[in-house]
Parts: sequence; structure tokens; C-alpha cells
Amino acid sequence: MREDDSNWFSRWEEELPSLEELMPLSQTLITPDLALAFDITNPTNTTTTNNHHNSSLHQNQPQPPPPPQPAAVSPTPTNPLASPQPNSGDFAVDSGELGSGAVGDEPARTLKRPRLVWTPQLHKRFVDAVAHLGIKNAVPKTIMQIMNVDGLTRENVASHLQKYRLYLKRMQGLSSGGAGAGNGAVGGGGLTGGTDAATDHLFASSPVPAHFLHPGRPNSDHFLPFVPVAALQHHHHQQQMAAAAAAVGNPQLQGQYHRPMGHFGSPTNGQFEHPFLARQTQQPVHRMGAPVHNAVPGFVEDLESANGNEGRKVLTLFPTGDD
DNA sequence: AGGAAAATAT
DNA sequence: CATATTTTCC
Repeated sequence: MREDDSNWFSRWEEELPSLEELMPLSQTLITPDLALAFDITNPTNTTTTNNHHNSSLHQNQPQPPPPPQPAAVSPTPTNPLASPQPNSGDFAVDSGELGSGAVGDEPARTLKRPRLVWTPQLHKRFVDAVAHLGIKNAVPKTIMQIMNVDGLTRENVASHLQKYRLYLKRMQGLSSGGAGAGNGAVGGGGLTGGTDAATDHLFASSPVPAHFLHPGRPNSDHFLPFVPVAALQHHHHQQQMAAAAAAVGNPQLQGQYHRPMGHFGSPTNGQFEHPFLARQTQQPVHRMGAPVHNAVPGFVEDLESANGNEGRKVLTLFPTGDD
């Protein structure tokens, strides 16, 4: 009956991805023009946005087009952007990158895919994709498609999905009625405060959809009238760099999270310092009266804190639909 | 292609 | 040493 209509409609609205979500990470990260420009004639770039100091974000660019994400590495062997040319202005990329050392290397060469760093933002996208698909359909391939992150490969998602599932499982055991779970299956964590196993850090940054925890009820049906946006987008351009490069090339950040005994007790948390991805939603803490005009039409203030602040979404009817 | 486990890197 | 991510096997 009609009831359903309004029901699903509401849900539909909530599920509507915001602009940010619609935009491919890669695109958001860099602009093709700049990227090209970089490779071709203007090696002047900041290439590196590497995080030299993550202490504070020095984002001067209102729209960081500095395409330089790939500084660390270039996942795509064929992509021109991969050239981490020396940044002329700023300093060189920072220090050794870890394993790859690719910073100063040339692109196009047998580049191995650098380690993908799952930043909270990326993870959020991942969770979002899984949520929309429903655990049922949440398979690597689909998730990957919906995420539409350049450079992301099925393997990456599969791997993360595996971990994510384990995380959910762990959560179930702990959150259930409580005392029940007797066995210390916790493996590692078992803190009273909640879920803070080291692994949870990343996962904790994004809220886990409630239905994920209940196996018994898929929460109504998720029949999507149309395929979720991103899935439709087919870009075959220089994709492998941005997101991947962005997310990837910065293992240094990892150092921060990777603290074995992590002491992330920030209640307000949610403010991760992302090197690149951060730029998408995390704007500088500039609270000036002067509004930061989003020069880009596609940029909406998506100030969503990874905390649990959800609800403020801009309804975007569809992706720019340009393509 | 999906899932799990092992291997490796950080 | 532990965790995160990749790679391999089923």
C-alpha cells in the first residue's frame, strides 16, 4: 500500500548520498587539468602533499588542486600523473616514504601498487557502500563499484571487507546482552570502555549501520529503484591515482594510528588528519566569519564528523550526471 | 568471484 | 610486537 511509499521514500532520502559521496574520490582530490599540466609542462607542483607535518593542516588552497597526491606512488603505471616531479615550490617530498621510496621516481615503470591506506574517509565510503547494498549484496566487486574510488581494486575491498566482517562479529559478541558472551573471544581487546581494539580505531570512525549487527533481519527490503549513482559512473580516465595515490602513498600517517598501544582517548574524536582525503570533507578549522566559499559547485559543506553526526545531508538528486 | 588464511610491510 | 594490507589458496 501507500504506506510503504512514504517509508521507503524516507529511507531513500536518507540513503541519498551527498555530493561528496557521489563524487569520485579521485576527482575530488585533484583536478584533471592540473594533473595533466603537471605531468606535461609545469612540474611545479606541490607534489607532495605528503604530509610532512600533520600537526596542522596547512591548506592554503581553497580548492586544492594540487594534484600531487601521487607523490608517494603511482598506482597506475600508465598514468601520467604519476610523475612526482619535484615540487618546485615547496619542498621535496618528504622523507622517505616507506616502502616505496618512490617519491622521486619515475612513473611508468613497473610500479607496484603501494600499500593502500584506509583512511576514515575511505572507510566511511566503504561502510556506506556496504550499508546501501546490504550485507547480502555486499561483495567486493559491488562495493568497489559503488565506492567508485579510483585505484581501488577488488582485492583491496575484499581484504577490508574481511576485516570489517570480523570487526562486526567482534562487536556482536560484545554488545549483545552483555554478559552473555562468555568466552573471551575478544582477542585483544576487551576493554570495558568499548570497542577499542587497535583495529577498531579505524572502524570506530564510522558508525556501523544498525542492521549490520542483526543477522536476523535485513531491515525491510532494500530494493533500490535504480542503481546507486556511483555505480553508474564509468570513468575511464586516469583513474588509478588519485584516491589510491592519495590514500596510498602515505604510510606515514599510519604511524599515527598504528600505535600499538594507541591512546586515542579523544572523546570528541572524529578529527583525523587526513592528508588528502581530508580535504574533501574536512575543512580547515577556519571558523572565520568569512565564509569559505566553495569555489567548486560540487563542494558542499559536508561537515560530518565521523562521530555520529549524521543527518545533515544535502540532497543531491543525482550526480552531476555529466558523463 | 568470494571468502579465508598466510605472508609481508610498516 | 602488533596491526594493517597484500598476496595466495580454496
